[in-house]
Amino acid sequence: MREGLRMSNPPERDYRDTLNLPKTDFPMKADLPKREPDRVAWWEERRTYERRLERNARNAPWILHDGPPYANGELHMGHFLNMVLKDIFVKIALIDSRWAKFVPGWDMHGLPIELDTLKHLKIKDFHDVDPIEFREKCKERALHWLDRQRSVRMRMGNFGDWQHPYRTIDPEFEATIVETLGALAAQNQIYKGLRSTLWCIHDETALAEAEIEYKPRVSPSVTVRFTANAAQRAALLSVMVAADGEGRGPLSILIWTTTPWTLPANAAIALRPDAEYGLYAVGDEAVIVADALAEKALGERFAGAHRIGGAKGSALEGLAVRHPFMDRDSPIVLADYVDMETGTGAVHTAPGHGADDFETGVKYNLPIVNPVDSRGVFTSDAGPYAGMHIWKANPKIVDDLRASGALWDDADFEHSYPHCWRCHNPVIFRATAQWFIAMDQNRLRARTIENIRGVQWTPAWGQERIAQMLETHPEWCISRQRTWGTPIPAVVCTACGESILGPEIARVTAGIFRERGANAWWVDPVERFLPPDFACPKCRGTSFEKEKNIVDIWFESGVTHLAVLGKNGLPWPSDLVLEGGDQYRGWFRSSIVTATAIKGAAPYKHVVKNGWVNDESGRPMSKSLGTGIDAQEAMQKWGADVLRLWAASVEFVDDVRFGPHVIEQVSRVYRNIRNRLRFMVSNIGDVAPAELIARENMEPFDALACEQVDRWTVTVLESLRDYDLHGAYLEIVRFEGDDLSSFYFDALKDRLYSSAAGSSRRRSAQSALFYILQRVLAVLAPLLSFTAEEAWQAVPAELRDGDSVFELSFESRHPANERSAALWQLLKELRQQVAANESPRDFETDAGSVVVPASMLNDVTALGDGLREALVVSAIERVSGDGDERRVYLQPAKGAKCKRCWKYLPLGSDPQHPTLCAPCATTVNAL
RNA sequence: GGGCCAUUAGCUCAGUUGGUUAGAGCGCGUGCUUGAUAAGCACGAGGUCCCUGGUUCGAGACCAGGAUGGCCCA
Repeated sequence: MREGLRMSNPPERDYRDTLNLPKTDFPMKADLPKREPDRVAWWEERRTYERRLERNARNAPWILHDGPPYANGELHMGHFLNMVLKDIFVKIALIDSRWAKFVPGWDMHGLPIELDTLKHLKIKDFHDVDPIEFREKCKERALHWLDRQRSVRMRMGNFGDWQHPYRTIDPEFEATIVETLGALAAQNQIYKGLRSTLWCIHDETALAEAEIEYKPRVSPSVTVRFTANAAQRAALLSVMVAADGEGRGPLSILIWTTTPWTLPANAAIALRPDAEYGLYAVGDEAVIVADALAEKALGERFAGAHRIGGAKGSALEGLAVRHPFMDRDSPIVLADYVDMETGTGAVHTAPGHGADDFETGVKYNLPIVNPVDSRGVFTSDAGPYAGMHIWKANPKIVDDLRASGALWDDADFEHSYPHCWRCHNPVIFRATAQWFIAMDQNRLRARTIENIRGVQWTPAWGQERIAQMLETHPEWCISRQRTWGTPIPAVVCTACGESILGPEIARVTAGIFRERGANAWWVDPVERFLPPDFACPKCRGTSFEKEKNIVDIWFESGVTHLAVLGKNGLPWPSDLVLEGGDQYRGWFRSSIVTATAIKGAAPYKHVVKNGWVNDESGRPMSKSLGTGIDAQEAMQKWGADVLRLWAASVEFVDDVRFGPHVIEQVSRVYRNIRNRLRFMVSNIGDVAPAELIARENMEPFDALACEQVDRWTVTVLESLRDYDLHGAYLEIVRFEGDDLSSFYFDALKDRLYSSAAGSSRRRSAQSALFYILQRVLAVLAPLLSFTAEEAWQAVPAELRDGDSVFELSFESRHPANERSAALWQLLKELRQQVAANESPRDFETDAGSVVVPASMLNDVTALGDGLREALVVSAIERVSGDGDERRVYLQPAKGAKCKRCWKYLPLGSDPQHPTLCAPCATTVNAL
């Protein structure tokens, strides 16, 4: 039957091959992990970045100064986010025609690399290695990680001077460090002093606060009697009890500590001046504790206790009790930091073993007892415990206290305790001689805070945050007792023992380092580092020894702005720095302190902080939990561009989440963007440059679309220049979806496909598409660098102005006008009304009407056929109406569907093509 | 324990100075298209705006307290 039917009605001609359907090599499937590495090489070969820099060289520089990542270990997603954001902002400036030279850098010295190297070499103790040999090994190790990280950073698609990064181990850099120390010394800004410092007894070095991590630890918690002798007892009673308290047995102050090993160093008991202390009779003894804590501190025995007297802490100042096992008194002192939350309200004070304690010790002129050596072993100052390791002494001390009757109570106590960030062992406070930056000398702290006010901070609260850091933090300890670093060029007078760190020695040393690197400090005799005729300023001695301290790596990274900026065309200060929030206490701080001291100004104009990368449930990513993801791994799996889009899809200033589900979502957005690029590219493949139509000669609808892109570019650029990447992302997704894909592109298909290939109507559409493509690619290139370049390369070479997408610029030679925006908006609304009609198929709309405000009627009329196109209908019957509204009546779908263009029109005007409308017949006949 | 930050739809996020029925993209559902086709278009269903109080004619927004999570510090 069907066969017979077909015989009698010959098959209708299929006109598909007479249409101009999209054509391109730009694949729908991205295959990013496979394709991207080739593109990295392609950019390198063509020197794409360098060439654009050269082109921009006449314009003002815009410099993002790289905070150096640490050359140790693989880069994780936190690094990825930070580094890609940097790259995006550099590229925005680049396409904005600024001289945006990016010099990447690495932090190469420091304890973590030492430890990694020791592990690598299977060496237990760094004392066993020759320093020069060891330093060579550390250098190899650091360079290994630098190479590795550099290749990953390049794989991200990041632009920069990868062949000439700055490195803190470069002789020039080491010289800068030493020169800076000299300059600070010249200002009297550095001193050597005894300080209670965080000390790692495993690594045998002082640690910066930034090198500490807090972890839970179980410590012995003891409450100890410090008992008064007869005279002391009488004095205490006279203050605390109105009536005579004779005959009531021994009287003690109870102190509480979680570090029994610091008891040999006890020098005082601190009370809070404004707190009320009670004298409690318990059995046949009396004890003093803060009233607020009495119940907690006395425990079970509180029930049977009677309060027989009391006094404010301030009233007890200057009185004393006996140390429980050392042969000395422990005087009562006052301190505001004594809290009423834990313990007894009477704080065991050991100035050699705590920062607060140290301050109190200085204030009351207490002996700074430090009976612990660098390895954590008690010295002879520790009385009965000399020679014991502190952790072993802990239980012994508790046992002894129990035996002597001084122990009131003991228990295990879990608390958060500082640990060394690298070896993960618990650290201690230990008073040692260290070099410090004097924060209050020359008003350095105050001037730094003033400079902070002049910097722009994103988010804004960052300013308060860093100011707080500076206000509340103690002096900056810059010396470390390790090997892998830049030496502090200090010498010790062998005659009088004076430590000397002067500008002259620093100058000589810097000269030597600049030529031969810092190894010279270990190789050369001390005389080489001294200026001629140098004598000890204190005793005029002429014999010296080199000190063995190296400088804190936070100091090294704190002078990157001096080592890198202000030379090679790079201005000082930088326009932008961008790091994670941990750098408020790290690099943001160290940089502005050195800059204030040396230059008197902030080293950056704008500081942007990026958030932490957590996993999909909002928990920190952790290698040990298996939730940590390497940047390299992620790029192999999803491709750099999808991850770059992720960076824009989240609010990077806040903490962000990362994981497979989040990426799956971003991938879909990526595919949308990619397909829209593909649509444009695939429809302009047959245009010759001479056929491009200028804006003023375009179809009005096309010109109108171009104007929207111009306006959109301005909006997006505002966001981008504000570093509001996420805002730009939203704007990109919205515009591409709302204005381009579902409206303009959809409306344009009829003209692109069915009008004659070389007709001016079609060339107009193509010219608009090409213009839009360039504008969109200019905005996308910083973000989706790989995809933007790929799309640009799929455009016929004759059309392209430059070789690379990075030769495009943000243009604004067509200023936007609001009237055009209103017209565009109206068209979109009308289109929506049509699409919402009962018969939603393209061109098929039944008789109906849409409403045009009278005020817009002229604009709409001026569009000519553009109105019909925008509504995607077959024809528009007439325009009429009155008052404020005019109705545009749509053609009833009474014609037949043209076999070629699908519009509903009268068919068969050309007998040769009975199934075609008149325009299509003409077009086909002309082929 | 202290300081700071975050909390709006399943997910990622918008929500100007307090002002109608709280929005978008992705996902989901339904339909269309099969000439952007491992695409495109239309429509739709999803919300105790973390909780509790308070200020106000009116609170997602402002204030206080709390919860959860994060960063930094002790």
